[in-house]
Order: sequence, then C-alpha cells, then structure tokens
Amino acid sequence: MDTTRWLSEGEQEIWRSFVTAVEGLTDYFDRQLQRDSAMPYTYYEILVALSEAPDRTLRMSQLAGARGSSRSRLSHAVARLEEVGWVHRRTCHTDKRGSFAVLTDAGFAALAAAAPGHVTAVREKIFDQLTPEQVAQLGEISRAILRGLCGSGE
Amino acid sequence: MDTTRWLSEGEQEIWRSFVTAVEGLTDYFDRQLQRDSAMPYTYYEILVALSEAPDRTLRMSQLAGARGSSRSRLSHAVARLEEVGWVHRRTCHTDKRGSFAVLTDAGFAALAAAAPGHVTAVREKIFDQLTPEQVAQLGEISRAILRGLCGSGE
DNA sequence: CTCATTTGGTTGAACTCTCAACGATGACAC
DNA sequence: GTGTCATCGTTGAGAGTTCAACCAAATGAG
Repeated sequence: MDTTRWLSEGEQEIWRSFVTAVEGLTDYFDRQLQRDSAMPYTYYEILVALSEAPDRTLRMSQLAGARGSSRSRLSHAVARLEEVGWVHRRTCHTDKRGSFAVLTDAGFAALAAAAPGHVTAVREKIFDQLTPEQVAQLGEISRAILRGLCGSGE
Repeated sequence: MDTTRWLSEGEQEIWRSFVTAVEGLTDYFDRQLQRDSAMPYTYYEILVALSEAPDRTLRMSQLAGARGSSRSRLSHAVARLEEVGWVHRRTCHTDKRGSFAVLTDAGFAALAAAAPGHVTAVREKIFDQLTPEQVAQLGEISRAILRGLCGSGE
C-alpha cells in the first residue's frame, strides 16, 4: 500500500520554483567564477576556508568537514590546486597520517582577484532581488533546513 | 578603486547558511536517488519532464530548454538513458535535423518506482522542516530570484 | 540556384565528483 | 609487545558536466 505523502499542487509548484532557482543560481555562480577566475565554485570555497584559518592552514579533514565535502573530493581538489600553485601540502609531524593544506601567496592573490566578481554576482542575483524581510526569512528557512539535515540523514 | 558592494556580517551569515543548506539538500537527494533507484537527480528530472509530455515525447531542444540544461548535457544524458532502456530516440520527419526523446515503458516504471522515495525525502527535508508561512515565503523568494535570473545574465 | 548563416543535435577531450579499495599510522586492549 | 580496530588521507575507475568543434539540415539573401 502507498503511504507516501505526495506533494499538493501548491507544494509542487513551490518545489519546482525552488529547484529551478537553485539550479539557475549555482550554474550562474559557477560559470561566472570559471569564466572570470578559472576556478569552479567548490575550489573558491576551499580557498576561502583556508584564507580564514590561522596561518592560512588547515588539516585536510578539517577542511573537508567544514565544507561538508568528502575526503576523496578534497584530496583530488587539493591535488589540483597544488598543481596550479594556489595551495601546497605540508605533512603533520605530531600525527604522521595527517597532512596540512596551506594557502600560498599566489592562492591568496587568486582569491582576492576572484572575490569582487563573485560577491557582486551574489549581491545582484540574491540580495538585490529580495526585500529585507525576505532576506531575513531566507536565513531562517536555511537554518531550519540545516537542522533537519543534521538531525537524521546526511 | 573598489566599488564592490561587499556583504555585511549578517548577509554573509545568511549567505553561508543558504549555501550550506542547498549543498546539503542536493547531496542528500542525489545520494538517495542514486542509492535507491540508480539514477542521478538530473536524470530523474528528465524522466519527469518526459512523463508529463504528450505521448511521453519531447524534442531534444524542448527537453533541454525546459530544464535549463545545455544541449550537450542532454545529448550525453539521453545517450546514457537509451543504453539503460529508459528512453529512446526517434528522428523527426518534418525537420530532419531534429530528434525526439521518448520515455519507454521501462523508463516510466523506473520513474514510478523512484518517485515515492524521492518525494518522501523532499517532504521530510523541506516541507516538514518549515512552517506553512515559511513554505509560502520560500515560494515567493524562489520566484523573485528566478525573475532576477531571467532578466539579465543567464 | 547558390552561397552564407543559423539552428538542432552530436562528439571528444578535459575536468570534477563519487565510490570502493587501499596503505599507513595511531589507539587501545590483552 | 601483539593483534585488532579506527582514523587520515590517497588512489583509480566509472560517471556526469562542460566547452569547443563539428556535421547536417533549414533558412534567407542576392
């Protein structure tokens, strides 16, 4: 028997709007960064996380955990960022399994160059489109969803 | 000179919450579908679009356009779906450049099998987490963002 | 009719992500 | 110390996306 709680017409429409908006936004931001700064959004996030860390340095696991990224993904990404010279690895001496990712000066410069364009895109496509009340609502909604995600699955 | 309109503390926090929530949601839905129904979310969307079309048939370009997907992506995706037997191509006789994508019975069955799990995930992770007012707000916010995306870039 | 342009769709290479398997180190019990 | 187990991170293969290049059919101008 079917116990699925299907979506109502109205819920479906809201859901479709939400999905389309999110896909449009991520596409837009990803293309903007790739075009203007030759980096995908996920790499931008890694650089940001490192830039905010003490000594611009983080353990791989902290970097992965902080961004909800898998270890594997991060390992590949850092390998790539190391090739480009934006990050380099340093081994951890207190725990020889671990390694650190360190943001290089070139990496910091690349991030500084990319930030204005990205922030402008975010402001134009999100904050400029919403009333102050809607911005606050979006914050509340996001936090509520995050609570739901942390709780059970994921 | 720097004319970038940077984000305030509060805006940054809202923005980070939103990004984290969206990444968490898409990860969750994608994994759920992949695990339980062996298809990524984007393929699910293609099957849904076809299932709602007359004769379960759409031109490739309509399918791409309707879902904001690139022609190339769709072409690869349909090739994959054809391998699995969920979709097949039919050439268009009035315009010999074009081709149709048709949802097969197997494809419809796969979609029917996948839908309950996906809808349940959506309900649990979104609608169950929000008050009715927040759901309505999310709809308004999504529509506002969509207007902003269609207008200028993208 | 002919040639240039546009449109519909495909292809291949490069890139990123995921998953499962692995090597290596640390932690802990006995 | 030794064996077991958990943790840190890497690796390789498979899959999906993107971009640029491409072919073929339609369109439109002269």
